[in-house]
Amino acid sequence: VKWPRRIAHLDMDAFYASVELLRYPELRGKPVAIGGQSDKRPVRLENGSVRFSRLRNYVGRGVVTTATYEARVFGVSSGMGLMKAAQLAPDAVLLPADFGAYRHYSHLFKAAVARIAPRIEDRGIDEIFIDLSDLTQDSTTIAQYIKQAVRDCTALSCSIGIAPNKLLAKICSDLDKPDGLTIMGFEDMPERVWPLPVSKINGIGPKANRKLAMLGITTIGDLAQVGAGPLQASFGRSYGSWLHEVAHGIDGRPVMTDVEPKSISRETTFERDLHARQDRRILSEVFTSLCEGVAQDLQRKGYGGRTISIKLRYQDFRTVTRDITLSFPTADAATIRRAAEECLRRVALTQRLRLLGVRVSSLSSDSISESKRSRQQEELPLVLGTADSN
DNA sequence: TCTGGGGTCCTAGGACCC
DNA sequence: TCTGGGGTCCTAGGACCC
Repeated sequence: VKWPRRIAHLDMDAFYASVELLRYPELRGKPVAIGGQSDKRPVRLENGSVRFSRLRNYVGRGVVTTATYEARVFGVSSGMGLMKAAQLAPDAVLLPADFGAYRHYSHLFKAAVARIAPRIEDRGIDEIFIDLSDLTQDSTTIAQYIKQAVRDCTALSCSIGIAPNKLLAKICSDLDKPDGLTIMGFEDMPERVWPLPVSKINGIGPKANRKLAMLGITTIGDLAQVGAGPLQASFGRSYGSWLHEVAHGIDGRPVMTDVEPKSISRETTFERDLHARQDRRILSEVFTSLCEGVAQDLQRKGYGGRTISIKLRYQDFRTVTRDITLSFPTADAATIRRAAEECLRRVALTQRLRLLGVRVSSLSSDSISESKRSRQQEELPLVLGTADSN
């Protein structure tokens, strides 16, 4: 049997929280939120019991990364400030994120899927697209097979959507959660997709959502009734015609296996806003460790980058970026630090800082020899000197 | 009780080149 | 001697996603 394009979207259910429940089964059925500083793991005592911290005791700037379905009942959702979540569900257990553990389970579930359907596109730690077009079995069989394989090797559940393209597959996987399976064709659009709010479309965020609402467009069906012309008039040629297409379920993007990263970055939000002069020493140390972190990540992944950027967020949440492009790729912490410092000189440092970040982009696979790299390091002051005089 | 950290993609202007 | 058009690179900002 030759199937038309068949794409699956697989989404792990409340992934971080579910991984934590494997470690702390006594929390099953209780409201739990993941977020906050990652150095405060609860410890299991001699007698086997664990002292968990509660959301009500949290002080700081963290956000909820994931909440169990029991916590979501209280209105707790991901991206929400932990202080606000504490208002809604003060007795919920708060666990710090443990990305090492989540990455481990991420590898496990992706490997399990790959044994069944190898054409996988990574969409972060807990999601993938799978191209099923070359498989012979029917969609239900494949999906049940994949869900069982994921459960067998991780003891975790996932939700799967299968549709003729990525856009619809992604919408589908969200329709029946947790542990769901939804299979859909274009013919199901009017009944199943058009009643949904436009925000369910990947690519329509808060800004576009608000603007559409002002035009009286709230559901995907509303959007489908508007012509391409008016949408382009309101949203510009490109985004306008895209809106028109997605409302009709049109999406030709291929499933991309083997995607090279475009940038590697580190950033940190301070516990309190820092001042460039008064907190100079702390800032300088943080700045250096961000550069070292980025350099480490670049080296570990085998990349060098030519463009070094910094990101600053001020007390009032305004964000600015500055970047500089070198004539050669680097993965060296000191080189990155010098270039980043050069960028720092181009921003105002009167207001207190809330966040500092360092990014390296224009990446290339790093095949440069050690000797060549050190020679290039010596070139740097010259390159920066040229940039500075401009 | 404001708003993490890691990313991608798009737009837009100016420089510079042919 | 006032006036092209296309292409690429660099920089800055913003929307959006997980």
